[in-house]
Amino acid sequence: MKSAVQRKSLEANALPAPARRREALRADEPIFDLIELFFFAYRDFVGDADRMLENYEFGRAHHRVLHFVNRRPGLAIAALLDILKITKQSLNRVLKQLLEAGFVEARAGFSDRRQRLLYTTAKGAGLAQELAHLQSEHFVRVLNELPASARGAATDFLLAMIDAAERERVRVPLSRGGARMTASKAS
Amino acid sequence: MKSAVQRKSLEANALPAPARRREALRADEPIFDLIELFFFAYRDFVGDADRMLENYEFGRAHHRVLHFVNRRPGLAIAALLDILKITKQSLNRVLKQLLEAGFVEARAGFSDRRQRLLYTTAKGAGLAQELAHLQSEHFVRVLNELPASARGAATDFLLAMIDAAERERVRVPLSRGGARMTASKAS
DNA sequence: CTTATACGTCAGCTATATTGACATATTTGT
DNA sequence: ACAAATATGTCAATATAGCTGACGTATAAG
Repeated sequence: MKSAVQRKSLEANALPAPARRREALRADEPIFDLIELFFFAYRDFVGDADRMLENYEFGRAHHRVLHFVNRRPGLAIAALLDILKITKQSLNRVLKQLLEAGFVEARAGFSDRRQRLLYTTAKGAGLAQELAHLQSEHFVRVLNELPASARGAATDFLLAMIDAAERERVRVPLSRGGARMTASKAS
Repeated sequence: MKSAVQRKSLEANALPAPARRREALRADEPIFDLIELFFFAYRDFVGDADRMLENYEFGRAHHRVLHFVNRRPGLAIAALLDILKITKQSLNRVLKQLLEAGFVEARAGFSDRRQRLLYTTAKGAGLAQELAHLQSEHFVRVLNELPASARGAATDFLLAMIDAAERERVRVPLSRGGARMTASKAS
């Protein structure tokens, strides 16, 4: 079924191995397959969550906020803006809704009380978890139909696709990450 | 650098090989790394083109239309809608602008004159090419910092991420695909 | 000759983002 | 103590990209 397409790509890949040193790839001819696959893959990937979010009257923007707040408890507004790369006015609309609906809560920073550190509530964490689970299932389905090396390869590929300057920030400040955000400016 | 993330994923992946039959991966714990990497990677990938499009006063929507029309000369409206998964009203706004600005042109179908078959003009093809080249350079940069197998792996991964029902359609009707209506000129 | 199809268009609505200006609380530097 | 910088909130206007619904027109097909 899908093997046709897959086979094609695999063949294309199996080019004269030695010819590929460091000048392996030139951009003389556009890499249309990857361009289009990336578009379709992303669209279908976010589609899953989009459909679930409709039940809560939330959109993709809410999802992103909820996700990152959940992953980085104690995240400050400025840090969130920096991750999302949107303006505070844009953020405020969706954040306000999440706060009012009780999915996220804000506490004043301890060392700097101007800050509003964000945390998911139990309810918010639940939804974030549901969404992450849904998207994880998508990945699991995908990875299970690919060789075992696929996960590492996908991780490496996606990481390399991220602007070099951003890759640092991507490495999630797990657990107590956000709290020390106070010093974010300092570093 | 990236090894932290990478190592983690590779280890997780290196589970008792035999245990990975069909139950290889469970979704008990969300695959946060891939979820976030995919988000950031897509954002940075489309960012390149977005910046170039500003010079033409076009947005991402114009890009998509231009791209697919360029790739599938002779594409009919209905087929384009099916690819983009938007409504005709949404399409019409951007398509009209592309037509008026002379980047795309429409000719009546020969066998069915109700259809408007879309083609890029020389100007449109030029811009499409520029954009594709820009995005290809992104991929080339990425693939050149990864092992040779990365391209095949990325292709397979992205293809698998696409909804199964869609994968067929994705296999680009290259060259004479839907456009073998080359006769369009003739008749 | 009626119905179905391919497409265009008007009108109004929503979600997500933008810029610019201004307000308020708090921290910091002198 | 005070001025300036900072973190955040908010009001207003605007743009883009999508949506639904309703209706019109040309062409194809039964």
